[in-house]
Amino acid sequence: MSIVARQVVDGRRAETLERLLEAGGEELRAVGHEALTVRTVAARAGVSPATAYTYVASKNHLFAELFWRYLDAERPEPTGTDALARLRSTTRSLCERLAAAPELAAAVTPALLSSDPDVERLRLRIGGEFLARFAAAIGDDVPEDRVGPVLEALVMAFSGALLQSGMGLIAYTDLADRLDPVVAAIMEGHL
Amino acid sequence: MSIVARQVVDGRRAETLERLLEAGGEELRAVGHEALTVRTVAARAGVSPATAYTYVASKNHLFAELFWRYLDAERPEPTGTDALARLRSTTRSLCERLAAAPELAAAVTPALLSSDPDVERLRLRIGGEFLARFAAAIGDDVPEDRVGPVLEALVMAFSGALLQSGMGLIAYTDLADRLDPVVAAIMEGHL
DNA sequence: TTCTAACTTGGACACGTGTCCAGTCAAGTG
DNA sequence: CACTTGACTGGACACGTGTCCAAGTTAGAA
Repeated sequence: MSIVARQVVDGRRAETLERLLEAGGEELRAVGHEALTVRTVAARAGVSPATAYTYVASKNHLFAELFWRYLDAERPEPTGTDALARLRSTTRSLCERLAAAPELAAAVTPALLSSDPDVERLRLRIGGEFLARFAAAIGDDVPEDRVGPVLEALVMAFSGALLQSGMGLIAYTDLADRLDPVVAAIMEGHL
Repeated sequence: MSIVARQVVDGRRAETLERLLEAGGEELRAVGHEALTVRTVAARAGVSPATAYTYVASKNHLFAELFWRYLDAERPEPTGTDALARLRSTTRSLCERLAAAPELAAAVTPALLSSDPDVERLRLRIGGEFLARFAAAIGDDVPEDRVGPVLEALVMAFSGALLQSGMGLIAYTDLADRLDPVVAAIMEGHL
C-alpha cells in the first residue's frame, strides 16, 4: 500500500504504479529530465498517457515521488563519535546518493518548486527528512538554545548546495568536498 | 546600450527592449509568474510575440533578466563597524528587496535552473553578485585561511533560503529574520 | 527622393502539458 | 454464469512554448 497523487493505492493499482515509477526512473536515466515526457514514460511502462495521469498528477510530481523514494530507500546511521564527524558522514552519504543519480537530483530541484499540491506534500516530507537527518547527527552536542539556528543553517546550506548543483555550478561529485568545510565553518564555536 | 539575449542592443532596439522588460515587470506583478505568458507580455508592450522572442530567448530568460536588473539597480553600502553587523545589513537589504518584489523572486528561482544558455550567463552574474556583496561585508575581518569556506557557507545558506522561499516554506517577509541567526551561527568563531 | 538595411509582423508549425469522457476490458462476487 | 466494479484506453481538447519565414514597414544614408 502506497500513498501517491490523489489517493491510497493498493492491489492491482499498486503494481501499475510500481511499473510506472520504474519506467520513470529508467527514462530519466536514459534521456535526462529535459527530454523526458510523461507520454514516453507511460509508453515504457506499457500504459496509456491517460492512465499515467491517474497515478501521477504532473511531471513534477513524478520527479518528486521518484526522489522521495530514492531518498527514503537508504537511511544510513551517522557514524562518528562527535557531532561534526556524524554530520560529515550524513552529508557524505546524502551527497554520494545524489552523485549516484545526478539526473534525478537535477530533475527534482526545479520540480520541487512547482505549486502543484501533490508536489507540496512531498516537498514538506523531503525538507523534513533533511532536517531530521541533521538533527540526528548532531544529537545533543549543541547547546539547547542554539540548536535551532544551527540546524537551520545546515539545512539552508544544504538546500543551497542542491540548488547550485541543480544549476550546474557544482558537480554532484564535488558536492561532498565542497560541503565539508562549509559544515565545519557552521559548526565552529557550537560544540 | 545593453547586453541581452543574443546580442548587444542599442538605438531603436534599446527602446523596444526597455518597453518589453517594463511590460514583463508589470505583467508579473499583475498576474504572477505562473499565469504570465510571453504573448501577454508582448501584447502589453505593444509588440508581436515574434518580435518579443528576438529580445528574449525564453520566458526564463525574461525572468532572469528582470531579476538581474532589479538586483543591479540598488547597491546599498553595508553599514556597521564589525563584519557581523555589515553582513546583517547586507542580508537585510537583499531580503527587503526580495520582499518588495515577491513575484519576481518566486519567478526567478525556477527560471535560474533552466539550461537555456542566456539564462546561464545571468545565473553566473547573479551568483557572483551575491558572493561579492558578502565578501564586501566581511572585508578582511575573517582570517585569510577561512574566508573561503565561510563565504561559501554564506552564499549556500542564502541560496538555500531563496530556494525555500521559492518553495513557499519561508515567506519573503520573514526571510531576514530567519537569516539573521543563521548568519550569526555561521560567523560564530570566525571573527 | 530613392534605396537599403534593419526591424517588425502575422500566421503557421511541431511539440509538450494536463484534462476529459465515452467506451472497453478483466476479475471476482453472487 | 451473468453482473458489477474498478482499471484502462483512444482520441480529442485547450493552451503554452519557442521557431520559422515571406512579406511588410521604417529610418536614415546616398
